[in-house]
Amino acid sequence: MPNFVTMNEERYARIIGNISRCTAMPYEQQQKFLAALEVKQVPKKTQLLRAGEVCDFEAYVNKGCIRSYFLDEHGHEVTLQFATEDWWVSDVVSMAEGKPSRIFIEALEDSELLCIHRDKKEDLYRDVPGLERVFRMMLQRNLGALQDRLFATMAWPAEERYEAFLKRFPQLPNRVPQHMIASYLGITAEFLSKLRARRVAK
Amino acid sequence: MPNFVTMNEERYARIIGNISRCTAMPYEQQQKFLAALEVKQVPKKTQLLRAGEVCDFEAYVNKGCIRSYFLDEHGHEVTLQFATEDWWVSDVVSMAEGKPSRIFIEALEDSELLCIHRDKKEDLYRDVPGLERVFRMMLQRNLGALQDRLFATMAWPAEERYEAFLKRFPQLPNRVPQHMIASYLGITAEFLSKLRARRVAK
DNA sequence: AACGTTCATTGAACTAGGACAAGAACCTCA
DNA sequence: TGAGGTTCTTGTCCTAGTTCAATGAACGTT
Repeated sequence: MPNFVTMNEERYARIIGNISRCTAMPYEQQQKFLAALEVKQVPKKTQLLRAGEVCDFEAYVNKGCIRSYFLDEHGHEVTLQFATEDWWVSDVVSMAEGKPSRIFIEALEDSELLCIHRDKKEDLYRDVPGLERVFRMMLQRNLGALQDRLFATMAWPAEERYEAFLKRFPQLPNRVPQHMIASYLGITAEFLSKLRARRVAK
Repeated sequence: MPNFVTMNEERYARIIGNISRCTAMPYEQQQKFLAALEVKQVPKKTQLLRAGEVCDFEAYVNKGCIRSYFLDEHGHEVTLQFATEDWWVSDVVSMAEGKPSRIFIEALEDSELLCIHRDKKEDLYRDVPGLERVFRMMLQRNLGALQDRLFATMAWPAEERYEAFLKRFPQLPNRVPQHMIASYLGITAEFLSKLRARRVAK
């Protein structure tokens, strides 16, 4: 399978690898795709999206760590996703349908993103026919992961969810604060702390 | 927008309406799509998919009611979806990647389904270019709904989840047993019964 | 060096929801 | 008609996880 990259090799190598797993793409289509991306350097704590706004981007994380989360009526955070290198982050529904989003997206570290903007997305689908398939497959994987998570949330006790989280994302606890992991697991920061104490005791 | 249907009008009218919301489709493509569908009549209690099997269909519900669910380690059911008229049901990940499924799919009523089979799906994507878009949009909506549900499950108490369920699917309680609704809400059948008693008291 | 801020831990009191058991009200099918 | 499976309810006891403090550690910032 051919895998040409130009336009600053090291910056685009990762994302080309990422989309090539879905479909082979001729050179000039690849270039059109890369040309549509905006490289964005964002410092830690940047808010990329706030609830109520329409999401106007899909961002591929080249470097750094991004988090998306909801806010419940008591102001408590529910973390939806941690996106590190090679992940995509966005509110796809808001982006696709132009509806106001319910989620927040923020940088947990200084990050480098490759962004597709809302107003270029339809043109891209037209000019790069393979892209429709790429995004369909991304959505499929996403859906599967979310289904597994819903199932775990409903059927497993907190401790097993935490074990599974550590196994699947062993490096994340070094990069993100613990109370955010708690909010990803659907428990309070205090209770996660107690869980951990119990684990060490055993 | 043209909206031609042949091949037995009343049977295919609904599904054409369903996919036409995503993309306009020339007549001969529409016919290719309809020709690929298998009409399937299934009696109540038919198991369409069991965990461990690879899902080989995507089914559009023309009439009836289908349920998909997981089984946890204690043998308790967790309902993922109720699909009534005009909904799609499948395990898209298993279907797309050929992996064994973790979900069960069964008919709750005598139902009429329009099925796309796994071995015809790739051909369809090639012969009916608009279809990639249709399924991408279906996945998007699906993902949005699942996100909302995960959020509700994590952030709302059972009673509010039940209220929201009744508001969104007012007709379902007449069609499906209550303990399945409980397993959709992530609570026990007993507790749902107590919730209802409490509601009536007020 | 000193400051506010964010983070993690621990404990005590509390509650939403589960497990179990028993009975009542049903369908359904012979 | 009756028998046996579902389905729904109600009560009692129990536990996983929350809430609300209070305390310290770690950190950025000036």
